[in-house]
Amino acid sequence: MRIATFNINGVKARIETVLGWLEREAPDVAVLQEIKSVDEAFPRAPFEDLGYNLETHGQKGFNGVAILSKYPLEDVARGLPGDDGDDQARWIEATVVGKRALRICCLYLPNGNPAPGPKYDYKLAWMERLRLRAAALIAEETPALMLGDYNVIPQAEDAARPEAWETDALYRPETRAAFRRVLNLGFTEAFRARRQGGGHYSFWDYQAGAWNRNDGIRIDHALLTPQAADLMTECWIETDMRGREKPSDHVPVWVELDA
DNA sequence: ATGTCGGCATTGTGCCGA
Repeated sequence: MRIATFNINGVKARIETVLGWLEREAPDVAVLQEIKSVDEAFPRAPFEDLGYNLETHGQKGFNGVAILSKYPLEDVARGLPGDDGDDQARWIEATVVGKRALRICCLYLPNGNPAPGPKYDYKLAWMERLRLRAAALIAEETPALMLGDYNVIPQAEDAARPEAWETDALYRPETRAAFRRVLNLGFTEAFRARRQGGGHYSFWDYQAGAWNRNDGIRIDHALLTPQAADLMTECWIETDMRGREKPSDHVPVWVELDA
């Protein structure tokens, strides 16, 4: 089972890029962020024509998440629990039933800039709600994965120029501590379980020639419960997607499981 | 180097979010 997370930066703007990627790479499961579409306007047909079941949780203009799966999707839940007043579409989860059942959570964690300020407060509050949902997943003692755009640079080695991010909401000490509080519940950060050291990025800004200068950051992550980590055989970043035609500013991150 | 995009409100372009 190969699962990919990909912040596509708009399904309407990226439709050909994403469909070409799905056709070429054929992930069993793909979780998408920033679909920037309401559910009724999501172009379902071309995805279904490629053999994908599809569950979306969108809103107008911004945010929005989706799960695509070649296997049936069961017990779909939309929205991160813990704040009934939060109407931002940043969380969807479902069970994928292949050789065995996997709980798949797709998340688009708030950016939080400028920090400090109300947007940063929202980010930290969202991360505390994430911790509570994550603790419940750990308690279930079953294979579960939380994949997505975390908008968190975990360590200095995850940025080409860490000094440039020191006051940014993606790298502030409080952000990294909140990310560690989730990890420390017992999750495996899939990429770091397979690869050490710097120079591995998942996002390059459209501005200032960031891609050409390899001025990237690693902010798209997959966190696995112990039972999911037991099944993991590989994790990698599909870097070359950033150099293709009409790229997103993010690239896919892949997890392979013996499941 | 505040250097790029996508989407919205809106019909030409400025604003927001990233």
